[in-house]
Amino acid sequence: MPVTDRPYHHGNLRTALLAEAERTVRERGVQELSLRELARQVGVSHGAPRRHFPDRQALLDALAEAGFARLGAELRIAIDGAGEEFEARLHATAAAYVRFATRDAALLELMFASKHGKQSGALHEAADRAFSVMLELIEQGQAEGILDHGEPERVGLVLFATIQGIAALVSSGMVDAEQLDELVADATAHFVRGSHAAA
Amino acid sequence: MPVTDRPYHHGNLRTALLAEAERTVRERGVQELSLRELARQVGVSHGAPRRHFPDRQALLDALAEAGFARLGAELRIAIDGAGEEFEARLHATAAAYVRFATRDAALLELMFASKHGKQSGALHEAADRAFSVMLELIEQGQAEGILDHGEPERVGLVLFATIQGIAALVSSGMVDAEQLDELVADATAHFVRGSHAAA
DNA sequence: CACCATTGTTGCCATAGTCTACATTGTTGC
DNA sequence: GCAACAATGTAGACTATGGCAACAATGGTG
Repeated sequence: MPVTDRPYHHGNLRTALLAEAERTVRERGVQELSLRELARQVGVSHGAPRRHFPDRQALLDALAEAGFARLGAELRIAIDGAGEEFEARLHATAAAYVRFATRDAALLELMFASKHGKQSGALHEAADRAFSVMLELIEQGQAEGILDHGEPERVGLVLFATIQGIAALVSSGMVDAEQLDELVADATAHFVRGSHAAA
Repeated sequence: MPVTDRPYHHGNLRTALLAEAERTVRERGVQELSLRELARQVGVSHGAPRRHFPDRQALLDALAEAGFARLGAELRIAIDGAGEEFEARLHATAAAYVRFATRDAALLELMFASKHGKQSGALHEAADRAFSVMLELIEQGQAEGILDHGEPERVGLVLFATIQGIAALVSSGMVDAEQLDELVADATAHFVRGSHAAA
């Protein structure tokens, strides 16, 4: 037998594939992601990934799900490290989101792709968990009387849309990275002003 | 010679390819767009498109450029048909943008893709022309004292980000089409409130 | 220890994108 | 007119990919 240091069974191929795939997506985009090249990089044959991901889309779905988990974790860290004050928390959360979006633009695009047909159950749950951070934030703002009352989901959508839009503008190159912080500050301030219990 | 009703030269292959490509993108997404299938649908050999688009990305760039032109035209029509009042114009423009975004989600994604390396000159010009509608809108709002003064670009970015974010939310399926109108109305109202010359 | 599910491997096929050589048509200068 | 040349289309080759099926190795379980 050839002197392969690798055993027949990889041990945790699925995890290795996801890690390598995430790296490739970040560095070269989704289009460049190839199942076969992935297999080569990890050191298995081209058919091996099929045991863990029936087809390419299944891998992309798994990547998106993992992306939501990481996004949620980063948002949680940001909000927890921003003290108790609402506006500081709001700004920290928005900044963390945009940071994720610029660092992993291709991954975010994947997460928002509408291609997730079928068993998107797990994916939706992951997304909901990630966005629960924002919902709690909205509820805090309402409790403190800084934000208008109403369904948190409805208020949150406008906020979320704005942040997501900023991320899109930056990662598409329509806005320079230098204007980023300024834009985030503008948008959050704008949001608070527009939400302040009017009337 | 075989009885081909088509002459050797197509006449306007480039236009035909773009039209068919746009249809395919709308109906089946960017991933499904194949140069060879496109050639078959139009009735030319698989090598013919190469004369007009050096590679696949060139076709996508051209699609994006055409998309900006059409988006600009639709925004212009919307704003011109909304009377003179600022808020009506604002709402009409936002609605038109979101309508475009939902009808041609894949095309919009293409337009915002960061892949447009190199000669993106023509593309950027097309984008600027499309967004000039929004800039004029901002300027009107400022002239009428409804919006805060300041660089129109800066104010406009927040508005544009919000609208773009709404479009992303809807076309990703995170927001139902039914909530769409409500969300657009919320967002535009929110924007005006937040921009109203504070202090 | 025999049986079976899991996980990898290898080979095959259809299709895609890209490149090169060649064919046809349109145009332009003489 | 027409000869040279540019523009446009065709045909074939090459490589790579995704997906499938048959087979091999491993690990767990009765």
